[in-house]
Amino acid sequence: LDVEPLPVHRLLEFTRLSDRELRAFHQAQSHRISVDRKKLIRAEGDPVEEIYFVIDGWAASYMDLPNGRRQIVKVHLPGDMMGAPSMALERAADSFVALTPMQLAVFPLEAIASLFEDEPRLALTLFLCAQQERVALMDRIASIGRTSAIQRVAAFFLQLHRRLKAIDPGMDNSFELPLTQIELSQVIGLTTVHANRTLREMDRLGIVYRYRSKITLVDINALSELAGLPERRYVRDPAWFLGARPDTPKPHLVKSA
Amino acid sequence: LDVEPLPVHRLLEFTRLSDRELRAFHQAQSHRISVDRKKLIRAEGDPVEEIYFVIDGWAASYMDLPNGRRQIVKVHLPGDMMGAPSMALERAADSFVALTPMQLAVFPLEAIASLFEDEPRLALTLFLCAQQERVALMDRIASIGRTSAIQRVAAFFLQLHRRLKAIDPGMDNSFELPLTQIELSQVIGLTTVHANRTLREMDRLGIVYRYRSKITLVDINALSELAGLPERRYVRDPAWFLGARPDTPKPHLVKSA
DNA sequence: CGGAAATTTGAAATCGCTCAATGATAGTGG
DNA sequence: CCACTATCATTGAGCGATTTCAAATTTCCG
Repeated sequence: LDVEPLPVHRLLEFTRLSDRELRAFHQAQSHRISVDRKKLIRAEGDPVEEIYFVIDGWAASYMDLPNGRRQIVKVHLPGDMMGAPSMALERAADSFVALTPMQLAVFPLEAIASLFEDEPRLALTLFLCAQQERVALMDRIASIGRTSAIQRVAAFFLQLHRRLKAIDPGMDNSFELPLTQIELSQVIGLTTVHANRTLREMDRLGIVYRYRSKITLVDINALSELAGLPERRYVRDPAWFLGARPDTPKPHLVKSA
Repeated sequence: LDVEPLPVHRLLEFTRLSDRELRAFHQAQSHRISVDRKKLIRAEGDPVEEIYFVIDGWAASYMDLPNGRRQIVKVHLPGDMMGAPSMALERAADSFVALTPMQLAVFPLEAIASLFEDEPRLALTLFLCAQQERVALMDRIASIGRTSAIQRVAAFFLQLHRRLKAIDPGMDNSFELPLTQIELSQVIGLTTVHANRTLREMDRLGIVYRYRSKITLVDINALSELAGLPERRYVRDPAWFLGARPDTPKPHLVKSA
């Protein structure tokens, strides 16, 4: 049915999951969908029946305000769970648009709920992922609320770079950014015009280089200095995490032990 | 040991929990602490070993930036879980300060993890609470990123009012706000001076009335109009939620059925 | 190639910030 | 209970960052 496994690196960040747990996660997906660039995946206000796992491609989650302005709340990359916040809501809080062609796995809410009954360690992992996302949102609030335009851009680029490196550790200091400056400005809470001026300023200072949609972080140190981001070390097998259950080891593994 | 029950109204927002589930939650707390006003409960960078449940009083969660500015990330009220985002971290992302004298229940992380093993419906409820908080953070990002000073203040007051009313439905349109204007400005991402001017402007417009630390929302309609907040209806017993287990009904309840 | 969308630039207006000072309030110790 | 002091609220004036409006350019996409 689904040959291609899901990119679950984020689920394995906190602890190792057993084959059974990973299988349970895979079996929770109901189907997969491909989405064209610029296509709306879900709109604000839609009833919430499922969440999405990003297999491939980028998406933006955004909210439109009554004053006509738009805030992009998160940029989703492969390995991200998308849409979970609205699980608590009758109607979705945010819309999703594909920034590139995408491949998504769809998880019905019942399936997620079942995981809480059957796979407590997986449930706890999902819980920690949600907390991790809260930290990211808190950092963004601090960035938008208390830093200048250039600092926000620096922070955004650095964090993207960090996340992309978590996906592909072999990555260098440049990456394709499938966001227009309009969208970038909606991420960092500035006008398009000012986002543009800020980017040009960064060009001029020689800390980023842009060509087409490719961003090169020329001077990562200067960028880090500017952004002033705290480092966030995630827990790894903390003492309090639920222990792996010894159950049903595979015969051939027992033999080789 | 603990006579006084915890104000769990937020846990019961999504579904009814059984006596057993509630008891399990109560038993997960290790002890209680009282905190004086202005006292630091936990500092950014501290190792994370426990989370807190607010029984009584207000607290602020904030992050200090390298540029010396401070962002208040959340104002905690009775019934809120405090500190959960940092569960995913080696070291706490935010600090907590008591805005009033407080009463807290302390939950060791092991105890929370155990709940995931023993009480899946409770675990799912905690998961939904985390998602609910994510929505709140997303709304704040939109507010700070895309609205004017006066709109931010209006949104902040309205949401506080909403939350206080959830605690005490009999409340009228006024409440004690134990925040200085300095702190208010740190919530909404403005300077103290500008926060003050904005408040005075709202006075002048006759939409809020202030006396000492008491805030009266004189014209809630005008305020709502200004803030332009989306309404957020939380799910209630959605079809996908884990069903209550029929187990161990109390004898006397069976009799009366 | 043509049209639409995105980027870039300029000029002027505004909102919010900084600096600085004054007045008001509340908490503290006597 | 009062005086004292630190903190908080308020105000003014000037500045600066960001916005707004408008108009080129350039790039992207069909």
